[in-house]
Amino acid sequence: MTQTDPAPAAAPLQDIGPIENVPLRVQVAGRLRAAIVSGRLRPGEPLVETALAQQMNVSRAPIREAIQILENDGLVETIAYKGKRVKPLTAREVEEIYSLREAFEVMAVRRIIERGTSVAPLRVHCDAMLSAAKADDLEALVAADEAFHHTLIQIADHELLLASWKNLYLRIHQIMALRNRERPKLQEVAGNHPPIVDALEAKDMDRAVALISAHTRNLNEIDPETIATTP
Amino acid sequence: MTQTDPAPAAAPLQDIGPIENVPLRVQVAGRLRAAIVSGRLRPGEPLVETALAQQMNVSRAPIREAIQILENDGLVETIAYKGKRVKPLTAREVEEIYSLREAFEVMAVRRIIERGTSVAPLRVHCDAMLSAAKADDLEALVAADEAFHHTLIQIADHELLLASWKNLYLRIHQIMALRNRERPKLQEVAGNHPPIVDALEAKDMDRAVALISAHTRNLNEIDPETIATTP
DNA sequence: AACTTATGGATTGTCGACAACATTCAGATT
DNA sequence: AATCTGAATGTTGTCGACAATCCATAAGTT
Repeated sequence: MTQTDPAPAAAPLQDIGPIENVPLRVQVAGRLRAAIVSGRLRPGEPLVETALAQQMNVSRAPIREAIQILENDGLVETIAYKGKRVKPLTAREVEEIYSLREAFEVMAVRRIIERGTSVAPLRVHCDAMLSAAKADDLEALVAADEAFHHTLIQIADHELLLASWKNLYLRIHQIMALRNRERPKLQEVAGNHPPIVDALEAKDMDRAVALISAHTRNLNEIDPETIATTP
Repeated sequence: MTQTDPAPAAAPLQDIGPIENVPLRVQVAGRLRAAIVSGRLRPGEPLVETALAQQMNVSRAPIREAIQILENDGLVETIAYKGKRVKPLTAREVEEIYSLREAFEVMAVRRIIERGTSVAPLRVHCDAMLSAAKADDLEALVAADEAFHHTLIQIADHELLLASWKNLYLRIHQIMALRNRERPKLQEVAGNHPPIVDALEAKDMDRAVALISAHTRNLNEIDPETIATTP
């Protein structure tokens, strides 16, 4: 037990934090989840346990458990003795996902106003979106947009709501990655958000709810038709 | 394809239905879930895989997968290398569960009115509740109440909402089983529901939303303090 | 030719055993 | 007496192998 082995991570000596022992199933689930929500694993694609086990050089057990995690995320479905596959996305499902998201964000808005929560954290992301729009940086805008909505849910101070929203947003990620989108008008998207914060600050419940509803509903309208699957 | 005149659906031999091959994990999960939501397995109670495997005479694999299912239901939590246990219920969590349920039911009400869905199925359960109240049958009243709300979500025609509501209602079952409730006034509980149906039929959005909110909120108020856990 | 019956391949379902890890408690050392 | 060291225990994590099931294809029979 000598300490002489060369540092495998990178650190010379400082920042010696706790080494994390992440179970394989979590690593596997993370990789698969990333592949699915990024669209690299398309809906309908079969997930074969043995093949994945060989590919990742682990046994089938962690793969099975990882797939089960994704199943609970709603990203994968199992057909007994047939196989598991990335859950196909129907137009109806997309609509349901966005409409539930709308309900979540409305609920957050109501709580924020009712409880008098400070909305200062939202301003930061508004600014980030505006400058991203100015720089014509779509990626940065999308990131700031997600951060905005994530923060909105967070300051509503409702853990269950936050967990549900995060889970739902996984599939929204997937949908966004799969749809062949026309590049949106960045200025417009960015400009949508400050009025929401204004209404929140003014504690104008009706206006805030109307704005957030319209905003999330807009997103869905861009995206009418079914997303292609590979069965 | 002309032979075999009699419809195979209307089988002459009754009782001979498809034999279902339910995976062990599902059976195990069902049993454990029933034990948890009925309060027989109290919050904080550890779930040891090997012990359960012996008790149910199966190997650890299905037990593991079953517990993972319950984890996704939000009924069980894992502490790494320590064990898994029935998730303790805090007062905050109870409140969050009921408030999310309120949001779900409000969303259902909105959809039902917006889409002009027939609310006739709800009347049946209203009647069942009223007669259960007359007969002073608490159990029947609770069952009819759940059927009412279940139907409310169902006719909203939103599969994702229905699935989320069902999942949430599991924990509501657990909460109801655990709290030492004073026997509610049956007549009052039963009487709360017909006005909701009336408002739905009249397409009076504000009244319907107000009534369903008040109703679900009432339930939570009965139940203020933390539920005892067994750590 | 049409229909029924084997057979093979692929995939998930289940099992028992071993390894890794953290906690606890006994024992030795200062 | 207090503190560190080390083994013992209990739990989850991981593995490889076998069984059960379904599907498609081919063979055999009428």
